[in-house]
Amino acid sequence: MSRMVTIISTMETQVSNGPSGTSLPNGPVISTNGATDDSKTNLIVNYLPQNMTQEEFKSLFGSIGEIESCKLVRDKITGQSLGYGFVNYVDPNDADKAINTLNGLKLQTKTIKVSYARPSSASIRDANLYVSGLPKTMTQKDMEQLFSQYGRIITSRILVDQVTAGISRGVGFIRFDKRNEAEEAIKGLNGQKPLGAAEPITVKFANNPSQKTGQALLTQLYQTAARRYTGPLHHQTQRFSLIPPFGKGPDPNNSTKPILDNLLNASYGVKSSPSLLPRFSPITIDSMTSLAGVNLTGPTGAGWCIFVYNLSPEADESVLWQLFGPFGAVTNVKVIRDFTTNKCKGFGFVTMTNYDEAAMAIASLNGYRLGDRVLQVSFKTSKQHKA
DNA sequence: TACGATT
Repeated sequence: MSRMVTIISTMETQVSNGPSGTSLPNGPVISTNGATDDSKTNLIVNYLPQNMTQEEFKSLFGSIGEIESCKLVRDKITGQSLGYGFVNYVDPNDADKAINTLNGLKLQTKTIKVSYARPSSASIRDANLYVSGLPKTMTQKDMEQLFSQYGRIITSRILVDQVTAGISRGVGFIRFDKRNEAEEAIKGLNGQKPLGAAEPITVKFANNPSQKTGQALLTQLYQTAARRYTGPLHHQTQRFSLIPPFGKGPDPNNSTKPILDNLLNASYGVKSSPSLLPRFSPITIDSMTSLAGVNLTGPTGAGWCIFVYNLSPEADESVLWQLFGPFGAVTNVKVIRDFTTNKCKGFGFVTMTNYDEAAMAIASLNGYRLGDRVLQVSFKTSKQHKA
């Protein structure tokens, strides 16, 4: 029912860690009691797009290496994604690779976070605090400094005004590693004035976000629908920041307020890198159809297959996720490689669920310069290209 | 230079 309850149930499905372990070369750590130690293979992924499915989630992380198990965490009642999930790889090296290549990946309006999952434990439940009345001048670092005396901070965030983009709302979140640390912080800081502050702050446990009112659910549905139209336009300004090195920016604790966060992220998209907008032109759907050449284009299986040409020999799947993910639901990416050299043969394919998002991705990415190459992007045709 | 499928 509540978000935290779902976390608990999810984490209980993860194999618990044994008291001691033996590291096998290139394999799982087996403890003396037979349990596996997932600490080097099990990842938590935060800030996933609301509409990402379990299948897309698995496809994205499966492109890195063999997955032992993965789970997109959903609300028990509504089935809606809670915006995070777990991936447990077979090989610790793949877990490391996933962090290095997928952390900071921009998918639609979100920047995903990929990190090692903490071991499952009841003591890490309900450790998220809501803080209000903060001085507007207080930064995230300031806030962390204030709270860090009570324990290890996992995430922190100060909410900012959407319009003025950057002005603190005096409200923030602090997630501690342990619930008892959060309790101590409440005792120590609730009703207290930070040094130099005029007003006392309020510190309490954060609400569980899935305890939504009917109205809130309707609002969320509306947001989801609206994003299908406005989202890709916002993405235009973001796509130039997609190219490696992948973003390792601040880590907004946006899991607690998905609706607000969508708005916040959308506004970020609009304001970012306005000078890097150059070559998008609003090609219409009709002209896109002719761009595809013939009527061989169509939803093949589940989605629209896109042909991407002029990839470098070093291109890999993560590049395609980087490029196309911001435009909408991507279900599959594939880099075609030479069987013997394992180098990319210069092209690949991307499958996207929705036509309008696929069309927008093509319109935006065809002609896009990736390194020293200019990509050619179109709907896949069923026959070999002729002249 | 151009449309896979080594799961």
